[in-house]
This record gives sequence, structure tokens and C-alpha cells, in this order.
Amino acid sequence: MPASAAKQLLDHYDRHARALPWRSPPGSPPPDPYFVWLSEVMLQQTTVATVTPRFRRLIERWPTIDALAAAPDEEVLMEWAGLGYYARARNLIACAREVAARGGFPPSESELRKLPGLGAYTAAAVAAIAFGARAVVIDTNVARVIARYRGIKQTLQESRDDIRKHADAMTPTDRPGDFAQAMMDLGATICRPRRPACSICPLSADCLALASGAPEEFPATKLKRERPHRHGLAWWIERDGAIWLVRRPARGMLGGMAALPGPEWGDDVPTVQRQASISHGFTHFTLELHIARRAEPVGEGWWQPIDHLAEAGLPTLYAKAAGTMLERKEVLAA
DNA sequence: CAAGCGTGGTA
DNA sequence: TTACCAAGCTT
Repeated sequence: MPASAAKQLLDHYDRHARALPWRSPPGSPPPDPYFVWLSEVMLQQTTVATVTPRFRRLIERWPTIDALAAAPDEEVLMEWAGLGYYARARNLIACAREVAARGGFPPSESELRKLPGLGAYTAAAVAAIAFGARAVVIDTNVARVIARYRGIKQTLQESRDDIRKHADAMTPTDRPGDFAQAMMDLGATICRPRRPACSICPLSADCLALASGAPEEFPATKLKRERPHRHGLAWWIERDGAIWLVRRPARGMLGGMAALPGPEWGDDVPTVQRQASISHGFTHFTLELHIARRAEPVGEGWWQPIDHLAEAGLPTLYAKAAGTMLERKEVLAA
């Protein structure tokens, strides 16, 4: 990429940067590292639209990393409910406590990379955006922009090292944080996976994929495996206006989250008499969750008042299941 | 290095 | 409706 391309991109960013609650305006001093880190972790595989209101809630409740570090695990997991990829929340807690104990975030990419939940992307992003370091920030947006600009048609898995070389070559010493965000904005709003808006792209003049006539064919995508179908059973145990909830094991699916009790999921349909069933799609399988009534509590847990079920911090799967059961109840009562 | 790990929006 | 995909990390 010609050196002028980075400048073109920054000029475009100065005029078109999206205003986001964790972002400071182009060219202005960097935001609080806590805000940068928190937003970056929330944004891992999660859209800006989903993250924005949840970010506001989190920083309102815990305005500093010391406040977050002092919060009980369950409170943080409850605030994360519905956001998915719950290992992020567990890492978030561990990272907050480590950073609070050492008195703040380390400013270097290599030290940031050692913190729980910070991989290659997030460490580089925090170093560049919060500390102004010249870190090479590569997410799927950046990788796609580069693949198109340089006309690299291989899959991103195949071209990973090549993409990194190009990204390193184009990253400026001045304003590396704004540059990273400009690349990501470009990928999210103009150089989109499908139907890229090349006519308004600041890099279109030198884009090899556009010159080829079919920019959306860059980079190639590999076919996904078919998702298997699994079955699960959840117990609906109701007593005196409350539901019996349990906490899932810390590791694995929905690790550490509140849940309806039930055995591990498997390939076979449960044989018990069920009240309802719901379907839920996960990343690598779909689940049909069968719901059955039961009188006695199972396992370690607590009674959650139905009036306050929304505050239990149920992940979406169990929130759906509970919603289905409560809806049936209302229909029967009517 | 590929698989495991959530959820909601879009076409 | 199915399929794809989003500011990835961990093992």
C-alpha cells in the first residue's frame, strides 16, 4: 500500500468517524484505557449495535476498573447475560483484578497480550487506541480490506502471514489508534463482506479487487461444516411463585451462568413427559431443549422469584425456555 | 491449527 | 427459512 493510502484513510476517518461511547473524536487525546479494553472485549465477535447499550450499563455500574475488580463474580456474569461467549466475562473478571492489583494497564502490546482474554487483536488494539503505540491491529475487517486492496484471493487462513506483512507496512507511526479504527470502520460500513460500497470508498483508486471487477469475491471463504442437532432436558421446578435455578459448571457451554437444572445435553430425545420444547442455535450445533415439570429441587441452587426472573442473569437459551413456560401459564390462566 | 464457544441481524 | 457473519480467544 502506498504511504499516501494511510493518509487518505485518516482524512476520510476525520470526516466520517462514527461517534461511539468508548471512542474519543479523531485526533483528540486517547480515551480511558479501561473503556478501550472493556469495549474491545465486548466487541469480540459481537456487533456495535448489541454492545453499545450494554457498554453504557457496565460503565455506569462500574465506572472504574477498580470498581469492576471489586464486584462479585455473579454480579458481573449477570450483567453479561445475553451477550454470549461467556468465557469473555470470566476472563474480564480475572483481567480486571490483575490490572487493579498492579495499579493499571501495562502500556505495551507484549505485556497486554499476557492478560487473560487479550489475544493478538485486543492487545494490539488497546496498545494503539489507548496508548498510542504503533501496534499492528488486525481483525476480520482489516484482513478483508487488505485482501481486497492487495487483490489476495486466498482464504484468510491461507493468507494470514501475507496479510500481516501488508498491515505492518501500511500502519503509520502517527495516529496508529485512529488508523486502526479507520480500517475497522471502513470494513464495517463500506468494504463490507457482501455488496461493498466501492463508489464511496477512499481507497478505491488503487484497489486491486475492485479492478478485477468482482471485489466481493475477495477473500475466498471456506465452506462451513454442517451443524449437528442435539437434545437437552431442563426441569421447570416451581414453588410459591419461585423457580429453582442452578449455576452451570465454570467451564464449557454457558460456563458459570445461571440456568434451569437438567442433565448434560446429548444426541437422544429425552423420554420424560415434556411440557414444551424450544430450539436454539449455537455456533456449532443446534439444540432442542425439552422442558418438563418436576416437584422437588435438584442439585445446588436457589429459588428465584418469578417476578424477578429477568434479574437472574439467564443466558438466552434459558430465558427463552422460561418465557415459553410463563407464556403457557398465562394462557391457561386466561 | 482446527474446534469449541452465543447471540442477533440481515439478505 | 437457511446461511452468513460480527472490533476473537483458548486449548
